[in-house]
Amino acid sequence: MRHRLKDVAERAGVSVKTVSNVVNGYVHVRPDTRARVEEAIAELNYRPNLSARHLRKGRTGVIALAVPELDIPYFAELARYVVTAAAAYGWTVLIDQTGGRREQERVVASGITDHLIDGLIFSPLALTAEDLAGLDGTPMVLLGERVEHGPADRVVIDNVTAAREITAHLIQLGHRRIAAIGSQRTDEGASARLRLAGYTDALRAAGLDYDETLVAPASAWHRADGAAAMQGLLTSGVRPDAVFCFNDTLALGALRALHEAGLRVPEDVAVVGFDDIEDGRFSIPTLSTVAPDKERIAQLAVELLANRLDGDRTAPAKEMSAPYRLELRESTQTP
Amino acid sequence: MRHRLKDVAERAGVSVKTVSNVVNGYVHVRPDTRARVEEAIAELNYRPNLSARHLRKGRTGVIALAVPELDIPYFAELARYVVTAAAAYGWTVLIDQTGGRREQERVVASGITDHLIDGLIFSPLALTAEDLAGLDGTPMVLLGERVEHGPADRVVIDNVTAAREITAHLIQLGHRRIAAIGSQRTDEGASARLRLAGYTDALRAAGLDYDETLVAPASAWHRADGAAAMQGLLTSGVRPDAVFCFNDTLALGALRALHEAGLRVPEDVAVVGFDDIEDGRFSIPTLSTVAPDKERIAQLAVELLANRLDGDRTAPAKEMSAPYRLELRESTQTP
DNA sequence: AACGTTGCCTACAACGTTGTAGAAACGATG
DNA sequence: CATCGTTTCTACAACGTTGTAGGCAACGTT
Repeated sequence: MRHRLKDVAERAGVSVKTVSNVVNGYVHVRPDTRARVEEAIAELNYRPNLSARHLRKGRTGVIALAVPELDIPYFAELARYVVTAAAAYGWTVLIDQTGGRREQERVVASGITDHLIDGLIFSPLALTAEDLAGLDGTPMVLLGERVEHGPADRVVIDNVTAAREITAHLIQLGHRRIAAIGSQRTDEGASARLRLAGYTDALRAAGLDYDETLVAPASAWHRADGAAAMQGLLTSGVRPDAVFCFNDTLALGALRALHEAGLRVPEDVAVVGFDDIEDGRFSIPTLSTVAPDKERIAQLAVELLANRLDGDRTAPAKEMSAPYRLELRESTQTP
Repeated sequence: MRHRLKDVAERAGVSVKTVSNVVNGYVHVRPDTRARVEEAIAELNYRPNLSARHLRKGRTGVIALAVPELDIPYFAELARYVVTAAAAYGWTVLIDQTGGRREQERVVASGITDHLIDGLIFSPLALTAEDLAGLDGTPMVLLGERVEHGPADRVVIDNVTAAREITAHLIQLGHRRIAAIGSQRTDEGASARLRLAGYTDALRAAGLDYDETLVAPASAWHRADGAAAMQGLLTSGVRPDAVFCFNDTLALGALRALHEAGLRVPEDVAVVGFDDIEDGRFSIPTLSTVAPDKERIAQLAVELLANRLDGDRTAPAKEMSAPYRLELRESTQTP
């Protein structure tokens, strides 16, 4: 039922290689020969066998995207843009979930890597630079700040500045007791560390004291963690007049907890998040947030990978920065 | 840098095939030979070339999941479960976005299919049974009701009954003017048609009139469409006391529109959705909804695919039904 | 007329793997 | 000791593709 070059060749009365040449757009084929071959291809509904092609050429046309979890809206939205950007290069995207677990991330970084894909776009949570050292060959682009000091190309946004700006926005609105939700002690919290740094920068610049009781940790950054952290802050008696959540799902959880506590947003407590996920544009109230340009992040990642594939694989790692902007919505409005 | 069976064989002093036998767990290999080979494999950090293996065996160990959009929470959550379920079979999942466009869906159904993947789990929006007829070979499992009359295995939930039950819940709470958001005229709206049927069933069973002005169409089922449809209902002067949205994102948009119109949920208008996405568990108010068992759907789909791969490919198409339950939350509570 | 150039095409080998067939070594059996 | 079956291993071919080398016309140039 499935046909090979050989079948097409026999039907068109040419050699196998000539059919291959037609399929690959090689120039020196007489128009009538080309037409005959194309006709045979159409009649047999021939499709190249990608595995065989890859075996021969050393390229699969498939890249992988590895993210912690697909049902975290930020990663889902990012995945969408990566798939779209990759399509422009004729690539298919294979998506892997690591669960943010180091073991699984190592498997992805080394295992999947082999022979099945041309390159990897990787958003690690737990991986260390050592895990990546000594990986043989497959080009990789890292997303985010987890792994530093360039074992591979990387796309980042300026987390510190972005966090400082959104905190400064709260200060400028007159808030003075600004809580932060999402801090992490472990090494894994690279984004948390940078966003916390931006937060303290902004406080310092405004002459406000850093109050440790206002900073709530959150091991994961899901809605439930945000709700729990907010409840914790409220019951512990510290009374913030604003909250900077280190991502949007935390913020949506915090909104929920504030609602349950009978506090109004933004009148009693202002809330900001980070990531600009779709939910935050329709939540009640809508959520002010830092909006990284996810489409650009995806484009840059795919571009870096393309350059690495076609160009010098031993060139020093490049780091590209994607833009962001502040999206100010109801959760920080003073009505 | 990258090694082949041949390299391992030379190092271990055996034939290539013996190494292959060790790698594949063939029984008749002397323990000391096996040990020598395994040592060589470890030393060289050998990994099989999957393309070559596939070329030889006709299997890739990769299945594809094709969904309309990844950043629709329902599909993202589903994708997560599919990836997990597939991992249990040792499969990697390649994810494709079709955008719900028929042309792209046809490409996925016929093109991707060829040689790169062993099977396909497909959630089509626009595809017709004719598009699928005459596809050569690659086993496929369809999700949802879009394509009927079995050209392929299928996993569904009982949309009509589920819709009837959630509507009956609204009626039982005392609501009488129940709107529906998400109807679709085009052929593409198979789910819409079935959910609408459940809705009218429930009305009829309760002796309520079907009022066409209470049924709002929505071409796509995003938050923005739900908000627009709700606004449309409100400004057109029909005053529903409850709304059944055909999915959760529509419902979240409707919640937002009701909020902007100054109406309280559930006091003034009760709202229910369909899908049980994570957002609805933290929205304000939390959303009552039909919760399909997504994990089970994913498992059934992967299982059907596995059976099809190992078993009779010409056996008649099977249809499996996944369970669901009603999740009753704040948006329908009478406080 | 001899020669090089170009256009078009073919034959062959190779990519790395595994199935098949069968050889060699070994122990058990008559 | 001859025979047989089992275990262990090897040589070879094949999966479908493309790169390389080369052949044969047709053409223009010396």
